[in-house]
Amino acid sequence: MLPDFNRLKLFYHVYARRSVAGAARDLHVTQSAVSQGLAKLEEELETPLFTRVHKGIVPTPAAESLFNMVKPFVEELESELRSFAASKKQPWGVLRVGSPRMFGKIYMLRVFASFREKYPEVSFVLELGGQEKLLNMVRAGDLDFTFSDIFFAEKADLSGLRDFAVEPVIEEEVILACSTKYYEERIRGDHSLKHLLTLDYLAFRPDQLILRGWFKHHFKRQAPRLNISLTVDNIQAVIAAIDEHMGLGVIASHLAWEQISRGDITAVHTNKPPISNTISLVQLANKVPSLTEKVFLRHFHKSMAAMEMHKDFFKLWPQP
DNA sequence: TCTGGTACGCTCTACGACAC
DNA sequence: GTGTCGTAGAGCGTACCAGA
Repeated sequence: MLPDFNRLKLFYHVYARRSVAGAARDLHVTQSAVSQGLAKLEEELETPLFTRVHKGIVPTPAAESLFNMVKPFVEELESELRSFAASKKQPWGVLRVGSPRMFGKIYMLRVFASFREKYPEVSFVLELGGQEKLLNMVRAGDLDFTFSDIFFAEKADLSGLRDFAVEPVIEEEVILACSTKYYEERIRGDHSLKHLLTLDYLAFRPDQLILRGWFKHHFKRQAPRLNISLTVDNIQAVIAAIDEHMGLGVIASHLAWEQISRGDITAVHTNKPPISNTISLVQLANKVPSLTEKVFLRHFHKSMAAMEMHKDFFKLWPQP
């Protein structure tokens, strides 16, 4: 069985100081307490650790062996505990963050990089994935928080969000878009439902939830069967397929801001305002955020606000 | 929840050994 | 003789646990 840790700590100081009295001073206890504790450790280990000589103690080979075992552990523990104290004064440690794939690739890496320029003691673990996976990881304590794309939230089962504090961060504009070439050849300004239903579509996932949501929002009705030219499982592939003139896809406009700005991609508008989608910060409801988390989230808001080229494509929620 | 027994760790004190 | 270092034992406070 493992000896009492307090006695191992006591032994560590006695060995390091080669003195019972010295260890007692280090540990702020009486010399007698150290002497007795040492004797009990020797009794537990059934091995003498020191030879008592006049005005001192001499470690036995067993003591040297034990010290070599205990030393790295004690020193690492002391170092980690000092880091705990330091983390209360400035950001430090590993921050584990979840994010939707595209959002993470485009924005989070930039935010991480600029944060590390200011706080090199902080490193990151970035988990990219879908809402359900990321929320489960937050719930299990595997992520400190996640950014969650609660797309068409009214369709999703939100009962699982009870355990979380959800704070809107970004409002993004969701558009139906195609390449300008496809638009000029196939659409030519005819945005009627009848005409749109004759075109080719790029589905994000087989359930076509986002595409159907777009039709429901703009035409107040479910779209009948769409002509799906491609089904993929990520928005990046939808944008790539748009670039290849394969048809129309529903995307967040800021994710294709370069192509839209250059005129390579064109949005299909109706007389209804565009759909807006909220990306939220999600963390456990009762969690007390660390200093590192607080400073990072302030930095995140500042960094996002500073991304000038994206400002026409999403709205940043005010920081609470 | 309260109470009493037990174990443990601590301080206090006494004491031995020995160098200066 | 004094100071320093160590051990031993008594007594006290506290934590823990079982039982009422």
